[in-house]
Amino acid sequence: MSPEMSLEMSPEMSTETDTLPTCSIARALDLVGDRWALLILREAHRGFTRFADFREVLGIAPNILANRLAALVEAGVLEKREYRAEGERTRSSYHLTPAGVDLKIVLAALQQWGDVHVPRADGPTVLRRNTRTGGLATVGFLDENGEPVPAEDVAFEPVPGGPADRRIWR
Amino acid sequence: MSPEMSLEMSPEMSTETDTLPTCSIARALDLVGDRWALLILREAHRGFTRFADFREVLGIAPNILANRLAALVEAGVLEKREYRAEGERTRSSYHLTPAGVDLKIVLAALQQWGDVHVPRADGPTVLRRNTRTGGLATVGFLDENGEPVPAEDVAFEPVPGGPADRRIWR
DNA sequence: TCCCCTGGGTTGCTCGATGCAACCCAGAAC
DNA sequence: GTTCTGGGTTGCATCGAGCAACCCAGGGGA
Repeated sequence: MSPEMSLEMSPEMSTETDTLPTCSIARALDLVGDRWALLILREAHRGFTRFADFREVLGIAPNILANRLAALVEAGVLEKREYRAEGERTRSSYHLTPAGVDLKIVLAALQQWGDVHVPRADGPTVLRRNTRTGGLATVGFLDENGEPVPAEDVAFEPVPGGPADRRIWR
Repeated sequence: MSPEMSLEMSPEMSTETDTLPTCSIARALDLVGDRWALLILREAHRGFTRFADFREVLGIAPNILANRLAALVEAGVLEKREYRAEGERTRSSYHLTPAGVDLKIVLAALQQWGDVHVPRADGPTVLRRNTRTGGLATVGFLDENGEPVPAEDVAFEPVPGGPADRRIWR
């Protein structure tokens, strides 16, 4: 969540602020908003780093995978590294950047929603574990003091005088 | 977050549990995982309900909008209602179901990520306001007691004996 | 030396989805 | 009975996903 993360923004993306979508949800979706991108990032959070692993576990076509990985690297959420196992040649691997790590909460929120609203009969297959206490974690709203806030008390509020008032703003 | 929400699941979706993707993130993405769906839902959370409003504010082609709205109704996150303003004929409107309302936390998490990692020079345009206290709300992890949990302490953990072990599970 | 294996891709083709433009239809107002 | 407005449908061009096949580099074994 560090503000200096913006240094990792995609370099070809214009620095002119008004060429970006006004809504931060739209900007986020421009980078990670397709099905494969989020599934790849889910696997990255599970610890996968190699092309062949992503391909096997997701059943994704190699050209699509190459395309998505390159886009995610460009978006600054994955980092391509070379590695070499002993007696092997150098290979490529893909690791989460801090921006990618910060997507954990987005994935967790989606997962929590899916578990509740599109359940399987055999229950959740992946849990969100608090590794410090051993308990389970949920995604929720917090106020400035770290106190939980009921979702129904939270409203999206356009900044007064901002551009989010009744025009095409995507 | 009520469990009886599963009654609102898409009726054409098979009840056979093994035809659904194993991962709840994938199941969630099957319903709301394309760019337009999430942007439509964002507008629904801002209070928009009418076809023409969605169309105008998003700049979306009408056939795509009709397609997406129908899919979201079928997915159980929007509900189509007829309404009639006085002196007008009946019209259609689209309202969030409880499942749709529960997506607020997903949209908020995406928005928060976008504000941090793809910022605009003029700052956020939409805030998450705690309507009870007037403060701002953030999205975070909570433990069973409602205490905040640092994101780095939360890990995705496959259920032991579950299907999430090293095969194609999408 | 030659061949094979493995990881990490690229190339070609097909086909469904997306986007735009144009058109349609119902009912109320004039 | 014509117009206006909301809520769509239809036709066509294009784009991207998916699958299959192929490629290429380096290391290991015969």
